[in-house]
Amino acid sequence: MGRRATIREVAELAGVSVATVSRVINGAAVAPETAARVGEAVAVLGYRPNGVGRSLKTASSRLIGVLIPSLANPVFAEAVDGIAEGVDGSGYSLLFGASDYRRDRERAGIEALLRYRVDGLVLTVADAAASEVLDLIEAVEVPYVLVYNPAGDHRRPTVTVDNRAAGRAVAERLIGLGHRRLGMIAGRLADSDRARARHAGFAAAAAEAGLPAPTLREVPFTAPGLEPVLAEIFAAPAPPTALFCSNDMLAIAAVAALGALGRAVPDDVSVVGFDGIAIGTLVHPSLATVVQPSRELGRTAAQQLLGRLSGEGAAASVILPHVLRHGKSVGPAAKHSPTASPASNLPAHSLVTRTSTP
Amino acid sequence: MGRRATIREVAELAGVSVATVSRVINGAAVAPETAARVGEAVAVLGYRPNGVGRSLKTASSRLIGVLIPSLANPVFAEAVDGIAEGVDGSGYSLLFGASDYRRDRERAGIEALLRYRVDGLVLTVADAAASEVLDLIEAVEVPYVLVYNPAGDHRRPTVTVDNRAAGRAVAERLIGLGHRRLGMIAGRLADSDRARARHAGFAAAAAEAGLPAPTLREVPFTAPGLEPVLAEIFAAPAPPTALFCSNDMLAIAAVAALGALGRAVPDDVSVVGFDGIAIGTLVHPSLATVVQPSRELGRTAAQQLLGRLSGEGAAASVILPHVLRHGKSVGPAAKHSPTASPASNLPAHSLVTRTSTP
DNA sequence: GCGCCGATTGTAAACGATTACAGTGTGAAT
DNA sequence: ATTCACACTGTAATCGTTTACAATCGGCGC
Repeated sequence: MGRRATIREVAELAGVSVATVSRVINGAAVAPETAARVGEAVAVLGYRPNGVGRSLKTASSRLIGVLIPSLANPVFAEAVDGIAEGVDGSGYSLLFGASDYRRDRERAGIEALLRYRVDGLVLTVADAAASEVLDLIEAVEVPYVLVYNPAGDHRRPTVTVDNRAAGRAVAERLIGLGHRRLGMIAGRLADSDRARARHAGFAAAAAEAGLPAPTLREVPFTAPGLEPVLAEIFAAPAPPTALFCSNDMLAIAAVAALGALGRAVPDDVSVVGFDGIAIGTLVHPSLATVVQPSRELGRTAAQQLLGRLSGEGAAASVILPHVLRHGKSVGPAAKHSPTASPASNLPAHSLVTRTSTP
Repeated sequence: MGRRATIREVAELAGVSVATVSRVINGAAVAPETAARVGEAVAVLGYRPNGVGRSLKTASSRLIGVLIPSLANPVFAEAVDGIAEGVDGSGYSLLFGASDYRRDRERAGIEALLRYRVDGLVLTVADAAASEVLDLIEAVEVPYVLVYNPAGDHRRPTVTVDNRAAGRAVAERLIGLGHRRLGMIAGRLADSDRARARHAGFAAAAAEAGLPAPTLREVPFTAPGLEPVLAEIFAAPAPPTALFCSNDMLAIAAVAALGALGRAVPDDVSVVGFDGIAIGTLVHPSLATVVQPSRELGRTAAQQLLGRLSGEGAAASVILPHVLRHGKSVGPAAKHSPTASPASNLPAHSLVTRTSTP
């Protein structure tokens, strides 16, 4: 890395003191003629103020840390794009980290961000209500705003949609179409408070309609083979006729796996996703899902944080509207609900399928 | 932001000098007993070394700048994920910027990254052979590695696939299927050297086969309405029977737009994309495309850069293998090449509604 | 007993900026 | 002429580290 000009060299060349150069750079009052001389020196030397020196003195890094599970899921990529958009023009830059859905990496990522003395953080954590990293962040008093994590009794500022209401809406819609046996698959609930909220709403609506608790299966986030899981679900005596997936990636994989298993979507099974990623409208059949405004979620979170950083009180939680997107992956419950196969046919392991406990 | 303990306070509490604390932190030789006392003080105070102070003194930020067009295209999101993976455990963090495919924002993004004195850069630029920002980066002598940008006569280190050969392979395949009139749509060629390379290979193969030069249409990167563009292409006297799109997002949009125009894919028109984003296998018809190993591209670029930063000579260019993915979006050229508008024969919706084929 | 060595620790000067505070010079008011 | 306000600029301390260099100490060989 080549030596860069320092403020001292600029000062020397312009024949002024470093203080004056600093003032010119930062737009403080200086005589126009002096400013011109300094400007010239800056241009000649290709001087670029050293942000590190500045940060050290001002105790402000002008850095915002971003920590999300993974960029491989478009819903997060879009949010980060939105954060970048929201931060644009503010003079802040984004320091990025991914947790890969793992709590230990979440912790490590935060440690790294804190080392750089980020001025604030935008992040999605496994569980906002019981989060070691959030406790840490609060202990060091770095302002932060959550994205996607549901707003709960924890009084933590978050920008999200109403996950619970959305889960409820999904169930109500399916029930309205005549479905009576509902199922849900989700990433590990222990590591996703949003999936829990979606499930809670979903199950609550089912209960209110007098239906049995929806079958619930948890799968790893980076699901390799969904087929065995689905095979198991549908080998059960009274399999669901509609499946709610805690995110679109899962839903799309589920539709594919169901196809491979010989189940038609939506004729045999309806499938609903969550997130509203762009691809959902392009897959076949098009995916019914809950659309959250991801880019806007990110942008809003960034703006909230920026507001907080410029001293406008605490950042507030914001609930943005979600919308149910109709898609060809849901249909009415089959008139002839596929009767359960004789119990003797069932492989024993099908019994491990768990049901939810609200 | 709460006051954090400094090395001085730790030193005081442990009853040693700051030099000793620094040595403990950085693993230099100190008496075990002293180290223990310091460690305790660190724990008690919750001390976390200030990276800004460290960077200033050591003239190394341990930051790697990443600049890509947009996270909205999964191909870049995946690459960034790969970069994060490649950097993991190295002690470096990622400073992120997006150019939105615009040269001015490219420039602004780089300026911001340089301000933080990044130790190195991984980036995708509009045109590696004639790039103002690369000239700038070279002027300030910050090590960098390009991703996706084709390796050309410019001697700039880049990690990519052989775009030209891939373009050629696409043409050869289409020609092998009997296609004689080829077309291509691409983002603005002036702002994408990779699209140019793909086109060059594509056109070269067509020429060698004695075919007329493929129709070429450029569209904005964030294409809102492809329909008018495609309508125009297919209103021409002898429209192409196969369309090569410079990336998958475009290809997927093209398939949708063609459907809306009453052209069946692949029966009326074959469509091939580029990138191999995951969604391609899920859309209907599944997308034929050139698959590039995006995550690996990113990871490799990061590793190259890291190698360069730890002083192992200059980073080299790396060409990773691409593969042609078969997909249902290409088929043999229609025996009866459709000359007149077939739209009158078929209701448009019959072409877009398909049942799944497991 | 002396000098020297190695191990350990301390002192203080950077790194590149910002910013109180002090200094200078000008013109206007008296 | 003297004073004062004001506009402008300079001096120097400071932010939190790292690290060259110096200092201290106990022990060891002679």
